[in-house]
Amino acid sequence: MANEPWLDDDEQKAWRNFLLMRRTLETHLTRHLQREFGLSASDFEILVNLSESETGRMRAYELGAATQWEKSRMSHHLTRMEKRGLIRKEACESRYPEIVLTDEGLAAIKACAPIHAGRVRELFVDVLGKDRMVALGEASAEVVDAVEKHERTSCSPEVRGFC
Amino acid sequence: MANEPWLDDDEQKAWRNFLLMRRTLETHLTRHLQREFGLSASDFEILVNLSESETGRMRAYELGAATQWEKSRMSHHLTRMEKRGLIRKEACESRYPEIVLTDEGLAAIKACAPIHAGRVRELFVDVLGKDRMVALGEASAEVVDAVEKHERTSCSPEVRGFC
DNA sequence: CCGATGGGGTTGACACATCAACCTAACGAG
DNA sequence: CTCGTTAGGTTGATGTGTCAACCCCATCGG
Repeated sequence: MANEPWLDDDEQKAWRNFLLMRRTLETHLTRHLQREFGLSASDFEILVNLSESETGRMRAYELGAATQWEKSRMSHHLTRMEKRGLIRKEACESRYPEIVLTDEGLAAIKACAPIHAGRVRELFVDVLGKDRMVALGEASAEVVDAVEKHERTSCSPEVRGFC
Repeated sequence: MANEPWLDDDEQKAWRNFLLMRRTLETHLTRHLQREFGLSASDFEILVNLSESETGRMRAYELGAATQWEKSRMSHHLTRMEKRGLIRKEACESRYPEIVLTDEGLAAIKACAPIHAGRVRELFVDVLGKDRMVALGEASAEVVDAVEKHERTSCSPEVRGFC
């Protein structure tokens, strides 16, 4: 019906393969995480960040910086995770609560992380091989830079309505 | 706290760059689509598929095959899109309704697709350059194959509970 | 001292995705 | 014919993400 070639054939093909790949891969990984360990991808991301910190405790905004989530998403998700016993919000001297990893949360991440990492190695690292993997990492960084530059220039301040 | 190196440094770096890239890129693209045209990424995907068909009408399961969505997601989303006038479900001789692109839906996709494609070109195609883009497309296909093979072997039939 | 500003965080409403359960018609084997 | 099975589709409950509005306190210019 709409027969304009919005991208040319090579571009189409690469772009759509990329989209399909990331969806296939992420669907696969998160489904396993969910079924085997009852953790969503979001849960996993928070637990990874907390478990990699020295003390297992971080402020919400640190987690926000690490994950790039919006603060409201963070707030919602942390309250859900607290309800499930994976983390705890703990008051401390500085006005804002600290997010601390509970024993249960630590056990969960320790149980699932090696298995998850194994899948990433099998389906991503090993399939690409070292060279292509490194190249993809660098290319990814360039794309991120381009997006960030584009965001700063084309829609710098408060853009509402359209850009 | 948890100090096992689940992936080695190079692997970590490449994998996390990749995750960051795909999130940054997709967040950027979908946010613009939403703000400028009131379309979600899901809306866009359906509209693209319909508009690329000869007649602008497809069965739900064809859309499912094209998008890889679960059927319930498809059903929910199509009813929402119908409510907004982007598509219409039309009874036909074969037991199942056809999904048809409305004039409004066609206008929406024609308006936003070139702009969206321009952003993809600017932030993905041009940043990578032809060679790396083609290579990424091929690598993506390999990853998809690996995941599909893995799905067939390691959790073949109806796997519930765990795998 | 006061009011404006801004950062960190919460909340509510809504859009969306996923899962399980269900409905219906078309089969295919007995 | 009939009874299971399967494919296409719908539904409802629940978990999740996003937006806009708000709260609180710290800070800073006047």
